[in-house]
Amino acid sequence: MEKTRSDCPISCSLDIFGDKWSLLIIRDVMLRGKVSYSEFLESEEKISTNILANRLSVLEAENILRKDVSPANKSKFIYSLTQKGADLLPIVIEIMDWGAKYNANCPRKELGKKIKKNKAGVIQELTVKLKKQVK
Amino acid sequence: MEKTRSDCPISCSLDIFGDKWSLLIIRDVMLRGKVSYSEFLESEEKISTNILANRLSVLEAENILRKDVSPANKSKFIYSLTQKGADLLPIVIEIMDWGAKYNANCPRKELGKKIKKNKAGVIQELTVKLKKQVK
DNA sequence: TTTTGTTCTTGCATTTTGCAAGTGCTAATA
DNA sequence: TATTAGCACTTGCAAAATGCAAGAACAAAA
Repeated sequence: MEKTRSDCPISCSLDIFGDKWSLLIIRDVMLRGKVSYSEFLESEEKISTNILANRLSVLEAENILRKDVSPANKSKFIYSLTQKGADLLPIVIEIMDWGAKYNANCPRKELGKKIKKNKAGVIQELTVKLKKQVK
Repeated sequence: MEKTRSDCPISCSLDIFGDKWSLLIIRDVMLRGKVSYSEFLESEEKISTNILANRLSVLEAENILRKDVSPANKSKFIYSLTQKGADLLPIVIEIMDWGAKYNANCPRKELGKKIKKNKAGVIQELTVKLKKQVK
């Protein structure tokens, strides 16, 4: 049984992904097409192996990520977003937009510029794309 | 000098508020009209005093919150949102909406229902309201 | 002068994180 | 078949962050 701090939806959400790593894993799946443990490890922020294993298990337990054996390679696992995970998209986009707006050292790249121009359009587009991937 | 993990805007944002408490303080200022240390302490999640003091100093240092002496009581401080802090509104609203959608034990109250009906309208409305409070 | 209110600070135990090394399993290679 | 490589972790330990209780510093009120 997990303990929530309160019944506030913000607090409950932060109980799940309120840390420095969970949303980076979600970002990797959602925006960078990463699907496996070893791919997550390669990201520039350099998450350590034990934290990654722990976060993946939490996200899976929370039904945000889904874990399947790779059809191509039986010793490999493939992580994908559930609908609940895909619904984190607006949060991720808003955080990206805020971060790019207020950090001089976070240059907007393609997606960042697109968000600045037409945030709602980007969210709409990616929502459709992610929906197709949800199993 | 603070160290960022990467130049990804999501990562940079999480370096600042990626924890279980910072956004709850922002919520209290943004949506509940709380302005002082003692008011933040009263919230149902029961933040401890040292963590609260630490987070307030970080949020102030990051220019998300502003700290002023209360005009009414010189021994009291008043925290308020800067424009940078007010711009966290969409993130807070999206987190609230996701949390309410996926947690049976997080009943939508007035604001939650309003968000479900017309999220963009709520954000627009509150943006205007917060802008008036920003100093 | 004493009490109350407000905002912290300090000390200490517990928990979480970060780092390096090692383990177990599968698949590919010699 | 034996060996090597890839993948997904687990373990151990030091360091950092958190949680809890107590106390301190200052202003205002009684």
